[in-house]
Amino acid sequence: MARAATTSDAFNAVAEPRRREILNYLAVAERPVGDIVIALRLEQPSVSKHLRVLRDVGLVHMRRQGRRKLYRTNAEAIRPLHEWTREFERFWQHQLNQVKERAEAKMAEASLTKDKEDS
Amino acid sequence: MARAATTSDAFNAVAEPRRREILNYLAVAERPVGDIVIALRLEQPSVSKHLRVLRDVGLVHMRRQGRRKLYRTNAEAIRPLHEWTREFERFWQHQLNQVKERAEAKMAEASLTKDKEDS
DNA sequence: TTGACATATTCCCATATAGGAATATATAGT
DNA sequence: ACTATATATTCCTATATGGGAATATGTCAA
Repeated sequence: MARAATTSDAFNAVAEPRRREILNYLAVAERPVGDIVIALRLEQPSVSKHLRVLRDVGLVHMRRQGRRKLYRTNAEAIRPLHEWTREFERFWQHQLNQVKERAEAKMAEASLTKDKEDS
Repeated sequence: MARAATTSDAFNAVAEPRRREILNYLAVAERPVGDIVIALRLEQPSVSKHLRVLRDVGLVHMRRQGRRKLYRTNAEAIRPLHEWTREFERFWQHQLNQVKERAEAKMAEASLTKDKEDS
């Protein structure tokens, strides 16, 4: 089996750095494709293809305006990723505490050693 | 160009559902490979290969214990994903407010219409 | 209709899988 | 040394890219 399609879910879709840039750019306001091309310095077909992937997983919405198409990020679709990563928050806080405690223990030990030397 | 390697960064590594399951499993406590095989019902070579990817991007740590290898999730490496998704939090809250406001406006309108009908 | 503009799709290719099967490596115990 | 256990790697294959170039589609304007 090959790797899952980029359109299989949001996790696969955002694995591509350019798509993350596009999502960042389109989060603030809706923009036509041409603006993305200019702002991110990508080829137009490349942008269209990335937008297609993002649309397929619901990460962006689109509406027509004359001959342009206005895209915007659908932040709601990023929420599942946020929730999944959030599960690990308490663990990295715990890890940081351990690092801190080990550092403090080391300081205390060094201090004791120094006291011995001094005496 | 093909898709970026799964080992290129954490985003690509966690795009694979099985690897996310492994990270969830190894977040609580360190475990030998065999435990993962049993708990997640995967083939042993498959688990080893996924662990290799996760190690390459620093998402798991490993230490030897006799003939076993104990793996654990390095939550700290998931933090960048959390931070990136967090950027969108205010947007989806904003979107939810808009949905709510539209719903409320509709309710108010329906109420007015009903008043007209009643009169 | 014709032309210009905006966006999407198709074709081609090099690359990277993920899974299955088989095999290799490493370590403990006798 | 030999065996059993635990884990990693290699080989194979079908599949899915992402970029570039060329082309197609859709829409406005005169």
